Amino acid sequence: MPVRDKRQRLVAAATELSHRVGLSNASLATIAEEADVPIGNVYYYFKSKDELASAVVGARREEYDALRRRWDAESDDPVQRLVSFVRHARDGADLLAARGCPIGGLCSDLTRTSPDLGAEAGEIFAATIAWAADSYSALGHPRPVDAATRLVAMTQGATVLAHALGDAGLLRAECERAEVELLAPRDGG
Amino acid sequence: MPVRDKRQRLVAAATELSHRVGLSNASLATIAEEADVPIGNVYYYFKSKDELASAVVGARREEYDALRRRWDAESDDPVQRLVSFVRHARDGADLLAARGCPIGGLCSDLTRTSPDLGAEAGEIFAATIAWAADSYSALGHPRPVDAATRLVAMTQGATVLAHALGDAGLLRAECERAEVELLAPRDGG
DNA sequence: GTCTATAGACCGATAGAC
DNA sequence: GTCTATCGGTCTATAGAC
Repeated sequence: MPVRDKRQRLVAAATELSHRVGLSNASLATIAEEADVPIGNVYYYFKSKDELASAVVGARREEYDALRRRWDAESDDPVQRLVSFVRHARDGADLLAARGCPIGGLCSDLTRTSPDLGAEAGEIFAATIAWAADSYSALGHPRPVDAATRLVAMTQGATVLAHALGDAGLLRAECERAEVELLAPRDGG
Repeated sequence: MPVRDKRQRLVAAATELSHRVGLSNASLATIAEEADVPIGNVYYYFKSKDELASAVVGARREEYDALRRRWDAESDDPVQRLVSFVRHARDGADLLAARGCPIGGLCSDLTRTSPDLGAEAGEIFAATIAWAADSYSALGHPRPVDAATRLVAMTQGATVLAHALGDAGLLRAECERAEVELLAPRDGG
């Protein structure tokens, strides 16, 4: 299906550019060029830039859904699943420090131009928190949602600082500390 | 000095708009209108938009420098100073949830268009971490910079999530938890 | 110092030939 | 389905009247 292929390439290019320069800074011309699709042809696949943005959010959501399914498949142990989440941020620290979090960036970018799309992107965080809360719940944590929120907030905050300071080591250090804490928890952690 | 006044109004308007819609989404026309300064007059005070952006970074830096000086003046107790920092985020939770962190937004926005300005904005975070580290150091914390980084990362991460999920309560809850932890620390906290 | 007019480039989006 | 040509609008920045 050549149609699907071009559409897919456009979404992939827009997704990549949304991370590198932000969606509002990425023109349709640049996206089309990066996707190797004729410039004016974009409007055959998407009737507006917002519709392309919505496809980008969908692609990111599916990407992170797949990641969580993989972590679930790799281990039944709730602690190991949470460790997989933290290690993913650790392993991507260089890119995250260079460009920031792709989801966080998408949320703040889209919220400014289209509240609906911003909320749509926010659901990726909501799904991640809900997933982590399941693991904390299985561990018998008294407030699983709070603990999950804290874990996701930690990776987000460290990513923001690593990005702002251009210091991937900061993010790696925080992830490693979180991993240690997950493996040897104290009360209330 | 009417000159200083207009220049100051332009910087104030640009600073406010950088928080509300992002600096790259704020046109010079909009900024001038918000500052009640004739549109084309902007270039008398700033020779480029980047120079105006640099003034915005300077204004934010001075704003947060003044905040820390106030917290230092209000108490000699290191714990109380750190609590002041956390309470400031808690008190501004509604605005932070609606628009995100002004510094974090400035950093990610400017880094994308001008790495130099992005690094300049990043120094605001660096100064905040250094300030918090002084308090942790006074408390005899074994790794004051790590602890300070963690505290700032916590507020940033909670702000990102509160903004993405449109949930100011999330940020307030995290700040209150952090305050409790500051007032009744455990080992390694 | 102040302001208008506008250049020159780029944007999202559309019309219509093929 | 595919692609070109282009419209109307907005952007940063400049030239120059007052």
